[in-house]
Amino acid sequence: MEKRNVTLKDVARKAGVSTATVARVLHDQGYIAEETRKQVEAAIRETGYRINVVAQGLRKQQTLTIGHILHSIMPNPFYAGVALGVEQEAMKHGWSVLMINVQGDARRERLGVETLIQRRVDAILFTSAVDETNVRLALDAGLQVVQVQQPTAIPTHQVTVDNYVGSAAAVEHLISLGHRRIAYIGAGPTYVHQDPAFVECLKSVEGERFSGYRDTLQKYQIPVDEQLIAFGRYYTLEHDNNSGDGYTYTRQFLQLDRRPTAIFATCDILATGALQAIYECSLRVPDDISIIGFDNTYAPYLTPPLTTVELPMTDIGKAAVRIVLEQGQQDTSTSWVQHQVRLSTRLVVRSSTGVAPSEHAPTTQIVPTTNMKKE
Amino acid sequence: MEKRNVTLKDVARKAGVSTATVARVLHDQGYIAEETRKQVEAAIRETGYRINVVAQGLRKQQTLTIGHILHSIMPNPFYAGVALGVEQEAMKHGWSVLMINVQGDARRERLGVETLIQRRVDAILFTSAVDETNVRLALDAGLQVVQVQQPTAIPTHQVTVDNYVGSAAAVEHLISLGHRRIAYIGAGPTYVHQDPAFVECLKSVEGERFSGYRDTLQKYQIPVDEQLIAFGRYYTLEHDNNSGDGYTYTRQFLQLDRRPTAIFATCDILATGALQAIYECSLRVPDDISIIGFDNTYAPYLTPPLTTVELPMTDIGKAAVRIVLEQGQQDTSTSWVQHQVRLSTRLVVRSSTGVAPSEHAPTTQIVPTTNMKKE
DNA sequence: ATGAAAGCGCTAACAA
DNA sequence: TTGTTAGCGCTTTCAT
Repeated sequence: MEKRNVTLKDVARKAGVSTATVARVLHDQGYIAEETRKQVEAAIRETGYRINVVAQGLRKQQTLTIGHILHSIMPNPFYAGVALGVEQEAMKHGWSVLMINVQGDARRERLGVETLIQRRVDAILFTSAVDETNVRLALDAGLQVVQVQQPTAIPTHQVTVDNYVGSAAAVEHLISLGHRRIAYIGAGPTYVHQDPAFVECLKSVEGERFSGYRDTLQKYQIPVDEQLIAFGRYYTLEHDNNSGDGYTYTRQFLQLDRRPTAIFATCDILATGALQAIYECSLRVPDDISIIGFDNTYAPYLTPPLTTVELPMTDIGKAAVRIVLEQGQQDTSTSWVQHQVRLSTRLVVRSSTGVAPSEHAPTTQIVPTTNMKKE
Repeated sequence: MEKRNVTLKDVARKAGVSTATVARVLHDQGYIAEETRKQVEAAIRETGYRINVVAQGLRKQQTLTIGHILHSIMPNPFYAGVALGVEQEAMKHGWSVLMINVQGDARRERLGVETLIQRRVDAILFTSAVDETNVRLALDAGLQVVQVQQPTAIPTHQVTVDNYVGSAAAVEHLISLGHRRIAYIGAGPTYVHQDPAFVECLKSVEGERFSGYRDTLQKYQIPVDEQLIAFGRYYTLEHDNNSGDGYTYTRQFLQLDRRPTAIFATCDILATGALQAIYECSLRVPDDISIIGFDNTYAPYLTPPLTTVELPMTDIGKAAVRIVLEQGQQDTSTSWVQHQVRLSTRLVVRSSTGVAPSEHAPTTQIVPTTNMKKE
């Protein structure tokens, strides 16, 4: 059962040529007599030779491997989407990826970077880096770095999304349906530094989303009501129930004297909680209240199917990989430019948004009959 | 900017010792004078030396890398969960993983195996392999193989879940609530060979789930009604809307003369469609009809929160990795045994299941008012 | 058009 | 207790 792997040398011996010649055939480069090529190809086939990428990597000082550091592919499918894009694009070009889920923990992230350096990856992708020190670490090791979605202050290549425009589009959509009391549930910078699980809710992304909301209201002369704004967490990693703050805040909103006619949640996960709270109160979506989400992760699977702002998750991942590959082909003269890819969002209208209920309908206060959150 | 990586030799020179000595310090093995150790450690620190795992792999003929071939981490979070478990357990022990999403395509799967072989991974995990030929391929290359969740006929190590028991528990739960007309929506073997996207719905897993349903009904002398049984697909990969068959079949069920009082969907994704269909008909869950799912992926995020049969996704992944690691430490004498890890499910009761509506309540036929599936 | 050989960075057997 | 050295399998320069 001990089948030592076939090496170039074995093939060379079988074909009666040198290893150099076999290599030439293998990579189809340099001059090879048609005759010899045939021989070598036969030998390769017969021996079942498979190139040894490890040896190749050592020799060429290039592993054709990308490290991908991200929050976690579970439970937020956004990261899974990006990771999928990264893997598919890499695979397509003969590269591989080592993915590391850091769960918002800076220490794990650091360990991840160290691991990747030791494994001599050619580049590291950070999707929402936790600690900029770690980005620096990668950079100092001489690696290519691309920051995705939520870049730190450290300048590197970046792939981001226009959250501001997406957010504005969401709010405009609601306004166009006649809504004026539009509540906002986001993830707040306040919480960011207290709990590692919040990393993804950092300034830039959530900041843009909130600005888009605020500015759009103002653009239409709608007052920004603090009572209708809440910042919480998307989810926690402790238990796998729906532990985010969408549910709690929505219940609060529903008990307001004049409750909102629409809720904008900056993440589909938050919206899931909102839908649950509303259902408990026996209100209908969108008849009594409209909901709009962000990301288009859970959205298509919710009841009712959720209107949301779609992020091109896999494209984000693919774009990041493409930057890495382009740099590889670059002569060093242009290697100083920082690529800044910015992708746009898309409003996906489904069934959770509808025209605002008429202004004069009495808004009776809702008292939930049951608390459905078990377990 | 061209910082050639520091090597053992550099460290050795700086510390005034041989590379062998540095290696000894590095791995803390063999005899080292306390004095020398200090020197070497200082040199390592000063030079910022980082071990080169690529060279190590070549020399030791062991890469400490696991290849993981799976359907796709999107959109079914089950795979993301398994992949997460795999990565976390591997990382914990200093191993890395190369993950490959094959999207149900046997050709991609084959390419994946070839890639992994060329990269000289020490083991390959198949989570629901598409084509058993590919499993054979890995085996023939002398690699360790673990089949996860949905093993092919090829004997290898396996990590599976007791789907039968889980399914039976789900049905018993419904029966205990007074349900007797319990519909079933599963993924059928009929479809498996027609479309690569169905791979995950192969015989063993879905077979067990269906048997659990059938047997449990019979155990309670409840007739198995073919009108209440449907086989479809979880989802397709073409568009990212909720494209599975849960919605369609549920609408059919709801238009039956005597509609079911409960629906058992063998996958949370199917259940999402069911909930959407029911909402459209303005029925309440669980008051008018109960729903139970499988997997506990989307379940906590649905409205109402879904009762489901939980699969220990990350544990599945971790168990698979542990098998690989154990084999590594094994002397070859016992290396012939095939590990067969079987994990159990857990019924998670949430708010989508309740007592059956009274037998004599009139079941008027439902005519949906709107079709909410846009886009 | 082909071959010889050095060396990528590390480990481990053997020598000292 | 430490050093020397032969590879692991490949690429690539330089000869021929």
